[in-house]
Amino acid sequence: MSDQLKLDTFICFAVYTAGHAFNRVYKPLLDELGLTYPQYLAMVCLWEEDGQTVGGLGEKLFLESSTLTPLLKRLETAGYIRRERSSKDERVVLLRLTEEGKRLQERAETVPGCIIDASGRDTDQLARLQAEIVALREALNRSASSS
Amino acid sequence: MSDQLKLDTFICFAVYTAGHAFNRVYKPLLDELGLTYPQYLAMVCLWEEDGQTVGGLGEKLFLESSTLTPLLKRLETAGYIRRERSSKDERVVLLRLTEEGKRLQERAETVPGCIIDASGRDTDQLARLQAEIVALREALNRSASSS
DNA sequence: GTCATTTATATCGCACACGACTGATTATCG
DNA sequence: CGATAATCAGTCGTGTGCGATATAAATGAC
Repeated sequence: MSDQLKLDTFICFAVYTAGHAFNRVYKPLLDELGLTYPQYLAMVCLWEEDGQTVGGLGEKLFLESSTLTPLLKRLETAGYIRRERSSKDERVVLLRLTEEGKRLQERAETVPGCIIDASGRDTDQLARLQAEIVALREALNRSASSS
Repeated sequence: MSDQLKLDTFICFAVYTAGHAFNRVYKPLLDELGLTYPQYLAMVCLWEEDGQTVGGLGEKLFLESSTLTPLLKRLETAGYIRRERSSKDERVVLLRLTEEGKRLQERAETVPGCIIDASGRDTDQLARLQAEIVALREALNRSASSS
């Protein structure tokens, strides 16, 4: 072990701390919208497709219902979504944007640009790095599910 | 917006979900050691340098004392470390590995190899990707601290 | 059609993670 | 030297995250 700390060579640690760093950059931007970072991700997902189920959202965000249910209740309390049981299948809860939730999308439009600026990289570099990280994630998920 | 979900192009989301994926791979390995993933990172840091302060550890892990203090108390309860006030500066708490904590390092030696295997990448690829993610983290941290 | 199984969401307990604040100690400056 | 500021760890409140479990509804086997 040289003078370089071993921890600083762990890719998992780089990913872990980069996640925290993203959070710190997002925080002041999302505070304006009254959202936390995971809540923002859920809203982005619903802006893309309204009327999703809890399970469907969980698959896209890689989150369990035990994480999503309280988060979605907070979004409902905040007035951004409604949660209603499906009449076709009473087990299913459908997530619908309120008018206020839809309006929030416009206020959130400037956020991605701020993040790109903060990254200090151009969109090509980011897209390439993003693809590599996704590929790594997929490999890890395959490994975790097979063991 | 094409058929590709916008969320799936966010690099922050890739990092966020890759972090979760790492956690899932680590979980069964760390369960054997009686550690959580953040506890493991703290132990790695202490194996590299015994006798660090809470603040020093926090700088390396990018964590606040409000996160570390409860985590370190759990490591102390588990018998892996001792927490003792410095006699030179009574404000400071020094973290020292117990004999059991030192022995744990040997049992943890197989962990990094398992993670590399699960990533499906060779060490050169990982080192390159790791460096890119660290550079991104540094850019984000600079941006967050300047604003 | 009834019972067992599966599915979808929710609940609970535990462990992060951070911001705001507190208390104790040390450093600094007039 | 003494008031003030800075530093360090800890506490508290809020919000994730997950595993284990619960509950209700739908499905399947017979």
